[in-house]
Amino acid sequence: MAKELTTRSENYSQWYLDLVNKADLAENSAVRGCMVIKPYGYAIWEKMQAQLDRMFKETGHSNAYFPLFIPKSFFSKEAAHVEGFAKECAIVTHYRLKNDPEGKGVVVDPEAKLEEELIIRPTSETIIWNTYRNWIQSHRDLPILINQWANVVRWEMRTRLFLRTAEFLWQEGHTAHATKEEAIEETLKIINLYAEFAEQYMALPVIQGVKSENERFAGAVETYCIESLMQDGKALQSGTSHFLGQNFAKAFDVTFANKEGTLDYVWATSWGVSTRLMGALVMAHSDDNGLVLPPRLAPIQVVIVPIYKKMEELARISEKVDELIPKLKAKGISVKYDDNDNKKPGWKFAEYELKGVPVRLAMGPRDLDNGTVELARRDTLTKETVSFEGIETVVEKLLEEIQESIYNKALNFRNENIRKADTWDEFKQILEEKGGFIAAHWDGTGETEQKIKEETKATIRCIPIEQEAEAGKCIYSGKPSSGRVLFAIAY
RNA sequence: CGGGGUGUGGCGCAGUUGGUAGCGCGCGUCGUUCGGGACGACGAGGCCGCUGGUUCAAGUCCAGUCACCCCGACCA
Repeated sequence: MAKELTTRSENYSQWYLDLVNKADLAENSAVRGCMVIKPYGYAIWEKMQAQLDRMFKETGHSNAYFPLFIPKSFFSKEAAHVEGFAKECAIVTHYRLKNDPEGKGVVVDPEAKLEEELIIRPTSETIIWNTYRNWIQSHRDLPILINQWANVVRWEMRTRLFLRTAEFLWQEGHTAHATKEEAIEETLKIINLYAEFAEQYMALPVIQGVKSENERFAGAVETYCIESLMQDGKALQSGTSHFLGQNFAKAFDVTFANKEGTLDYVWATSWGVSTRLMGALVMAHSDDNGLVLPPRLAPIQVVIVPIYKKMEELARISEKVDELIPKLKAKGISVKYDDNDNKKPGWKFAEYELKGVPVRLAMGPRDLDNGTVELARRDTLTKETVSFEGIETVVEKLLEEIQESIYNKALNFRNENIRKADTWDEFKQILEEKGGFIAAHWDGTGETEQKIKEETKATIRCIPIEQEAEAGKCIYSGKPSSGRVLFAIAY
């Protein structure tokens, strides 16, 4: 057992870190807080990207690219925005190095100080709205529906691979609209798109909701989000879509002539998901044997392992496998035939389980004689011997079944972990003993939310969009409330 | 920024009262193996994070310094 994982029950957090490392997803780099995303991890991210990109384009968005650097002055234009990001910005002050006059290495050349410092983007609203000013004169220039795939930097005090890193990869959509209604519609369209992606592709059930004022994006009028639940009962914000009102248009003086011929400020949205989704994917489905990947995002969906003693046996197996591979590929299934002679089958079985490959086929002399193949599924760790003839159809169906099955498993877990609390004691007890989401009444004030956070570490994850109005009393203050909100301890 | 911890072959670690570095994994070659992480033989690989001090002698003692990791507060 070369690669032993910490178990989830032993130490969930260590299990996560072990898994990210040992499944070759990512590792810490020479730069504090920044990760190296390794080829296998990046392959998963690329599958996410490809699908999201397709979905953005289907909904009318185009990709573009804006600079990594933002002039410092741009940040002071939107008060709430600067307030939110100022304390975690990396700043470029110089543009040149020189040989150290003292002799060793290089030093920053003091002569090369920038007139105005550049901020490495923590998010791009400012530079984009500064650009939009030049692009928009008339309602005929609207809407602008742009997305960019980029890296951003937020100098976090404490980082964790994928979940929170100083630099991360993401996409950020920035749209401009002529009317408030249209911008709100866009915000909702995207949060729905994110939910669909999470559920259909990541097999991750999410709750759509609205953020409380405390949790709202810096500069937004309203923040919509998708919230998911990890196996340890903590919540993870998995994507956000912001209705920015006219805040950025006003800050950057972006106006347009409307149909009536009068000048008005442009309405804005912005939205994003990041490599944090990788963390969500790992934590939502995986087990003590390693990753469990949903087939739709698995870089390798099927691995074929030959079992043989002599090279001539391998040749006979390879011959059969060579018949099968084109049939699987024709169905759009990604397949790897691991005929590496340096590793034994047992080693390969363990390795591909660790890497979360959804389906494994093993074929040995016994199978050659019987016209069979061993079929194993990663999510349930079960295996059976089935007929080789027509296996491609069986695999195709099985992949769909696995996709659905891990979604349902996660959904059941999530649903079992949404609990109602009607008193403060009950609230604290659930939080301490069970975790998960707690649906409770709240008086709607930031003060109450803050106090609850101070006393329990739980925050309002969202005010769910789909829920029935229900009169009640705030669990903390006892003041009247018109509906429940979801609390949880979050990542 | 608080609290804890760690820096020794690629990775994980050991190293006693100071005496000039060892184990496991991995790696290379050869042979036997191969249906759940194989075994044997031989072999390669280390300024012991960095700086200074004590000493005949420092991985080990002292002082300083740097870095990273984990836990918290802050945050996608």
